Amino acid sequence: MKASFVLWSRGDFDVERCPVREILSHLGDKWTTLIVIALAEGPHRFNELRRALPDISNRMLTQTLRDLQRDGLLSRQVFPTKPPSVEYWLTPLGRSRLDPLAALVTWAQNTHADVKTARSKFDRSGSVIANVDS
Amino acid sequence: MKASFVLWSRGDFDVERCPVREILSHLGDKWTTLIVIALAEGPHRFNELRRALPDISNRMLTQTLRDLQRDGLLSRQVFPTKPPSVEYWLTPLGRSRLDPLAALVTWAQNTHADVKTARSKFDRSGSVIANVDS
DNA sequence: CGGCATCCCACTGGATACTG
DNA sequence: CAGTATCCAGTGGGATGCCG
Repeated sequence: MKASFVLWSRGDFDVERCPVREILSHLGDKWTTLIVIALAEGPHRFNELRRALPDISNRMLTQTLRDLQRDGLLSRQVFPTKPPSVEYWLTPLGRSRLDPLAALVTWAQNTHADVKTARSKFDRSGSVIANVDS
Repeated sequence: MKASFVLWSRGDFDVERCPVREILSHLGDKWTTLIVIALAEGPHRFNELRRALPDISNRMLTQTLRDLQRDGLLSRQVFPTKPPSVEYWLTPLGRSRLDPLAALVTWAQNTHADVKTARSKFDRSGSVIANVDS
């Protein structure tokens, strides 16, 4: 199968408003995707997410959640209990991102071994750049 | 359909050697994915790629290409002509990444409008943070 | 508990100039 | 043509502390 990509380099192209770059920059956000996946199983509260992502900072969790909400991928609801609690969950739009994401994750897991092999082979053969004593 | 993700937060987990984070960090590389897509149609030479990606810097193209080669996603061959020419093309492994990628790109294009709508709605309603004069 | 504000450092990656 | 080397700015994002 040959997936045809009509992106840039196909005549008309504006670097800025390119949906593909848009999405790629978000995927590269380091946290965006992980949060979406974390919410795949169901709604979660702020601190639940924080525990799910052991090494995320407070700042980044807040910010990424707001960005995702802004893009309509997740919803947020505040329960005025004491102390207050807030729930986040994926919207239909957000859930629709799970499938392509799952494909990618699956690919990553399937090919992980191959990549590791290729990598060590590459390192052993060519680049003897390291190990130069001073 | 419920794509089950067994990633972190599932008992055993080492933040570092997590294949998913691996791949995500590469996707976020800003150039990696674009280069892979650019090579989808077939082999390309260094400067051809540079023209295909209008705003990539010399440095980044070189570096990203080497990383991709290192991971076994693409091959490189030098033709000792004068002046020399070098060709890059996807390996089977590299081509195998195209399918999940295509799914994601398709998703991005399909939902782009929705996201834009959600975004402007979000901006209009809540955050009246801007427009504060001094 | 669920944030927001501030500070600050590390790294990403762009520009430029030089080589085989 | 196909890179490499160096320099440097911008910013992503961590740590910390405060507030409703």
